[in-house]
Formats: sequence, structure tokens, C-alpha cells
Amino acid sequence: MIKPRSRRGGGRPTIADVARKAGVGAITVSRALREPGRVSEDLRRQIESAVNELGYMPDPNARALASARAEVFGVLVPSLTNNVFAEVVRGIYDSLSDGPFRIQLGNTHYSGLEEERLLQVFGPQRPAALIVAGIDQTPASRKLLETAGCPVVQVMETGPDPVDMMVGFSHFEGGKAAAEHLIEAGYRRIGFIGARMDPRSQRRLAGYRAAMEAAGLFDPRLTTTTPVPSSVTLGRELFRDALAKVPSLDGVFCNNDDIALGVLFECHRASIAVPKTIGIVGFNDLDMMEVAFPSVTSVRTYRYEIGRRAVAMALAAIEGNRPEQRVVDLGFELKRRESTAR
Amino acid sequence: MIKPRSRRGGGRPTIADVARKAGVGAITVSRALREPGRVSEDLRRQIESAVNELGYMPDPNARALASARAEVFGVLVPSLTNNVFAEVVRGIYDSLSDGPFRIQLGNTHYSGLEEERLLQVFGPQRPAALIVAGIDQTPASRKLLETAGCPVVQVMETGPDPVDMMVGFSHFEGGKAAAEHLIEAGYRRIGFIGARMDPRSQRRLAGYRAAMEAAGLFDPRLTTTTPVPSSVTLGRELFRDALAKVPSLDGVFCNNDDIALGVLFECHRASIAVPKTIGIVGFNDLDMMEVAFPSVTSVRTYRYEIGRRAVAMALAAIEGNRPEQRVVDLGFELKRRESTAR
DNA sequence: CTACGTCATGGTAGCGCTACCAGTTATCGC
DNA sequence: GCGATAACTGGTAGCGCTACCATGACGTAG
Repeated sequence: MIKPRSRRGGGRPTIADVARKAGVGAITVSRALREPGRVSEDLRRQIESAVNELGYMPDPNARALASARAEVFGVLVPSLTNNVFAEVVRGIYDSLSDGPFRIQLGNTHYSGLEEERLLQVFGPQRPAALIVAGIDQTPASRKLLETAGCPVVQVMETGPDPVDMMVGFSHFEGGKAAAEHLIEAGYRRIGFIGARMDPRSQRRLAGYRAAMEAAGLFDPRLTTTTPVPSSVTLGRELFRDALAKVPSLDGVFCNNDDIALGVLFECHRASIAVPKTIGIVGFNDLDMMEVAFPSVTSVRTYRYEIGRRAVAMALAAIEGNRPEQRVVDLGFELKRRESTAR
Repeated sequence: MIKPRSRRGGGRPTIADVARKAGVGAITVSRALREPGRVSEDLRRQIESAVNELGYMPDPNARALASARAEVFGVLVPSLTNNVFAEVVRGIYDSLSDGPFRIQLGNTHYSGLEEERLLQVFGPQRPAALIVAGIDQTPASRKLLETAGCPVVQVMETGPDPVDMMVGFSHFEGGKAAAEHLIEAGYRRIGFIGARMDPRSQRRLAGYRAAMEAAGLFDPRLTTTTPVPSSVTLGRELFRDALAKVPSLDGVFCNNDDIALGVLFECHRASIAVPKTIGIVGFNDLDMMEVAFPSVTSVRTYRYEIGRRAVAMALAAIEGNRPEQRVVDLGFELKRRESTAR
């Protein structure tokens, strides 16, 4: 008894349909699609026109099953709304949109456990590559990454001992440069204001501390932090706290630009002169920092470029030529602006 | 000749391994995992423990191939960095993170053609649901959505004639409310400043225009727009242009909060009193608008909630009980603040 | 006591594709 | 001119899972 052409498939053309129409074997169609160089000019053309006529598109699920490899990049970030990670994701996306690879997103919510869980879910899918934010994976996550059997790129930070590859920059050096700039500009009672305090923020704080200690200016009371998620509103509140604690405060290095903006607005509201009375430095250099009044000094980071580079490295590794430089430091740039021009 | 256990599989346990260990048929394991109610208490327990011992996780690719349905939500947004869409995606993500569904992201870059291309790519994957931003799909995209064979939710806007379901609000009404508020507050030469001018911005403009015309205040020279992507920097520039064109300008309704912030900063820089000389209204009500100095009136929109609701509706439809209300309007709220308190 | 539904379970046959290997035909060196 | 090598092509056998149907056990109605 002959079954209907396809019980479940919904009537989409399959590779067999293309093969029949082109008068070749199914495997040749498969090859023509994936490695055109290994199929003769003649057949390639025939197959191509059959594909076009039928509107054939390979089923990625079948492909993944047969080849034990899905054309998917797994991307794990701690937040989707934080502009910094959104830009990284955009860089990843833009670099991938030409090729066959899809993106599967995971939001770890800054939680190591959630990261573990997501890696466990990603594993059985056999992704073509994994891109994860940060370098502070739990031991279990690290093992999952090592045994994933695909290229892995840790992004946003550099550090020793990459799982596989890394693209980022040193948050410690960024924080240090920011604090040094404030010191050079003549500020003395320079506070650190930070929210969320994820590992990257911690390292910025460490850089700030190193610079302050080197200048003999460090004072633990100058540091105001909270694990609460960052926001402009929170920046204002933390700044108020800091000022209440240390009225002699004459500068602040903010964990990020949202906090810096909150500080700036509070200065306006309280008629505190910037940069005269208080100097402000942010981190990441969002678009708005240059436009703000006064414009705000910030540490420019190359988030979009990090995403692009991560994909480039992963793609190279997939092709078999793993870059000799496994850890890429894209650096940062301190943008000096009015908020510290005393 | 006996082959090695698995040529390609990499040695992960399969459903057959679990079945063997539990002493049942493979299909029963499959059922125990997907519809536990259809398997007896006894076997269920045995299977469960076999799964745990082996650390079995079903292969989503094989599952998708066999059932002709992938546990994937396709999500198409015009931008990843625009906070508005990032929040929608976050809402979608948070609502999906419990269940089996993965998220596959597509960035249309505000292009209808790119949207078409992405839908074509998504199709063969047989996603469980599609969530797309906007209601202005090209005819080809619309057809792809209609024939996708899965629930479709259009988000961010409401309108007549949904492909399937819709969650959003009326940008026309939002724009109208913003303009009416400025008029009530006593402003007369109220400009519209807009960047990008995607369909949603166009409708906000239309709402503004309707309000202005109703009050006999409309003047085409009051409208300043550009197709250039929105940014705080651009907000400043457009405001300068607007002011050069119409020096008597006494209020602006901005397409979005980034533009509004640029306007606010430029007012500071040029010593233009807000709200006295110029009233400012933004759109979306980002966190920072409340903290800004002066705080900025804005139209609050419920992006996160839109994402959550879209998933809830899609999930219900997958379960077979399509909500009777196919178009959900989540509305908006005009947040009156200092920037229009004349 | 038979007929028939219901429930729990399993066997079989694919889903659409690619890895592996075998076969066929040109091309080439000696 | 012959075997050898390379270049191309195809058949077969799965990948790991689930749809479909079959089976048997049990209960219930007639």
C-alpha cells in the first residue's frame, strides 16, 4: 500500500524532490548545497534551477540530526536590556546574518546557576559555537563548555586561562585609567559608585582602588556600592548616599554610564557645579554622554566590535583554522569631556 | 559486523539507552517525558530514575524532525539595541524560560525585505510560534505568517486585521495624548521631532497632527523628521534645526525619549528654560525620564508586559485554547512631569 | 459468555538529511 | 596501452525521535 507522499511534512519539497527533478541522487543535491566545489558545473546548474523552481529549503532539523551539528550559535548574556550586552548581541547578529547560522539567545540574569542550566539545555542541541559573557563561569559551567565539542568564545573581558577563546578588555585597567584621570585633573576625594557589582564591576572597582592607593588617596568610605540592578534612578540615590557619607566628595567614578547620568542629574537638581565642585566619570561611553550637559567623561568600550570579533574567531575555528591569538584584547579609550575639565 | 555504538552521536545517551535501562519500550519513555499522565505510575518512576542515572536529555533536533515541530519561538524585532524592543524580548524570554521553548532571534533592521527573508529562513524550522514586531508586514511576509502553521503574535501595536493575534497599543492615541497635554498646558507652537520614522513613529506623528489640527494649531513647519536612526545626539541636532526653522517654538513632542533627552540637554546648553520657554514630552518613559532634571513628561508604554502577554497568548494557542480576544490593547499612560509643568 | 470499548504498552516505519563507502568515469604517467 | 590516481556521483544505512497502528489485558454492557 502506498502511503500519501508525506504524513507529517506538510508538503514542503524535500531533497528527494529536488534530486528527482534534477535527475541526480539526493546526496549530490546535498553536496551541491553545502560544498558546491565538489559538484560539476553542469549538475550544479541543474540542481540550482530545480531548487529555485521548487522553492526548496533544507530542513535545518533534519540536517542537524544527520550531521550531529546544528547551525546555531548559542549566545549567553547576563542581561538583554543592558545596552552593553545588547550591543554585543547586535555585533554577533550582524556578523552572522549572511551565513547559515541562527542565533539562540540565553539570558543568565547574572546568575552562575542559571548559566549552568542554560548550558545544559544548549548542549544536546550541538551548537556550532558558544559565545558566553564573562570569564567567571562556575566549575560545572566550565566543564560543560570544555566538553561542548564546539568553539567557545568568552566575551567582554580578557583574563588568563580561556576555555577556548576570548575577546574583551581589562575592566581593571579601565577602572584604573578612569581614577587616574580624575586624580590628574586635580580631584582628591574621589568616590566610586557602583550598582549590580557583577564581576566586571568588581574589577573596575579594583582598578579604581589600585589607582587611589598608588596616589595615597584611597579611603574605604569613598566606595558606595549595591548589588541592586543598575539604573539612572539608582545612580541618583547612590550619589546622595555617598555625599551624605562623605560631604567633602569632589569626584566620582561611576560603575557605568547610567549611574553617571543619575549623578549628573542630581548635581543639576542640587545645584552642584560640574566639573567645578564635582568631577564625574562614567563607563562604556553611551551615545548620550557626549551630548549631556556638561558632556560626561567616560571609558569608551567596543561592545559591538567584541561581538563581531567573537563571531569571526568562532567562524575561523569552525573552518578549522583556529586563530593563533586565542585571547584578543580590544582595549578601551578614556574620553575626556567637560565633566572632568577643571 | 557490529558497528561502534554510535558513529556520530558522541556517546550521549539516547532514548533507547533509557528504555533498555528502565526495561520498557522507547516509545514509553518518549511518552513518559511528554505526557506523563498517559504512563502508569510504576513505569514513570522507573523511567525517571533511568533518566537521572544516565543524565539523559532528549535531542531537540531529532524531536523536531520526528514531530515536524520545533520547540522554538521565532522572534522578529527591528532592533536589538533599541531599549523598547530589548524590553519586549526580555518579557518574551522571561515568560519562556520555564518551559521547553527556546528563542530564536531575528533582527529585521527596520526593513520589510529583511523581515521577509527572515521569515523564509524561519519557516523550514517549523517554529512553535512566531512573534513579530509591528503590523506593517509586506504582503509576502503576511502570506508567510499565515501559512506558517503556528500561532503568530504581532506585537507593539494594535490595528485591524491581525494575522492571528496582536498585543500592543495605539501609537496614534499615544501621540495624540502627548500633543493634547502640551496644548492643555498652554503651549501653542508645539513641534514634532522624530527620527527613524518607522511606521509606529509615523502614527505618533499622525496622532500629534490630529490633536494640533483639532486645536487649530497645526503648521507643517512645526514638524521636523528624519529617516536617520534615532539617538540622543540626533535629538539635539533636530531640535536645533527645528528652532532655526521656527524660532517661536514653545514646545516639542519627541518621537521617543532619546530624542527628548537630546532636546533637554540642548536646552541646558543654550540656557533655554524648561518648562518655561519650552515644554518637552517624550515617548516610552525610560527610567531616566523621571530622574532627569527637570524630569521629563513622557508616554509610558508597557513593553515588558507586551512580551509577556504575547507569549501567554501564543502558549494558549499552542495548547489549543486560542484566546477569544485576539487583539489585546495594553494602552499607555501619560506621565506628567516637570518638563511640561508651566 | 460474547462483543466492545478503554487503557497501557510496544513494534514498525518513517521524519529529511548526511556520513560512509563503493562505484564509475576521465586523466595521466610511463 | 595499461594500471593508477583523481574527480565525480550514487546507494545504503543510519541520526534519535515520534506518529501510527497493533496488541493484550481488563472492565462493562447486553
